[in-house]
Amino acid sequence: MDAVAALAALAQDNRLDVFRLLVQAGPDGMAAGAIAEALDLAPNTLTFHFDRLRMAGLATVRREGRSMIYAARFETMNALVGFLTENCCGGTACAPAPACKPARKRSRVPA
Amino acid sequence: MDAVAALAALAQDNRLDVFRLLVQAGPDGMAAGAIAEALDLAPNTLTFHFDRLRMAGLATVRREGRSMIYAARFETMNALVGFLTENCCGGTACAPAPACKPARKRSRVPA
DNA sequence: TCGTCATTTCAATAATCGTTGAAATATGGA
DNA sequence: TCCATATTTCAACGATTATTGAAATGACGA
Repeated sequence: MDAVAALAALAQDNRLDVFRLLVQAGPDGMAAGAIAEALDLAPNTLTFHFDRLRMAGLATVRREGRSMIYAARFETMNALVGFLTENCCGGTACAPAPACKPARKRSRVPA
Repeated sequence: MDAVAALAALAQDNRLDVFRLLVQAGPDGMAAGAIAEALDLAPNTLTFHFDRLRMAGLATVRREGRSMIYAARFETMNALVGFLTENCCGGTACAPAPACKPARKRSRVPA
């Protein structure tokens, strides 16, 4: 993982919003059009931001009919948080890195 | 804390290196000149990067004699990691955010 | 006061960024 | 096949970025 690339990908308002939406959408992802509508962004602008997220390893695409479905890559985000956690504590993690998983529909919430 | 500003501040090779060095240096900080030498960066370039880190709340300065001593602001880094942890897990933290503290000279390491 | 060390300020530059509008491409349905 | 939908590609633009060199500022010691 390239930490600087991942940080740069998230260091922009619209792109951070897009990624947050993707995280909320979970592993099934979300159609480009739906994201464009949710965030009120022009589709071509969105393509530009998707490219950045993908190049940083933070998102994937697949085609589904006419739609392009984008999904968050949680493992990359996980690695990024791990990197930052290690580097914010002087080279030694101050706590085990939290495991970031796709939001699951939890029927049972662990205490 | 402005997450985008903090992300942008760290999303650059030299600046990330500077911040990592500051984290290693701990709360006492490090003189600008020492950082310039350690990372082989021009002093004026460094001033530019320090400004970014400071504006993002990731560093502080104080004068000590002729030297300017820069230090990492751990609380901001902490908040950033917290923000990312929450946002990488679909709005709910998947684990308590790790407390990132200045590297301490630990005489006793907790089990 | 003078010189030197440590750092900042300023102006200039090339490179990258985010957005726009227009045109192209791909898919599915009538 | 023709049309509409969904998204991408492309060229252009102003804005921001990181770096450089030269000059300025501030602090200390002789």
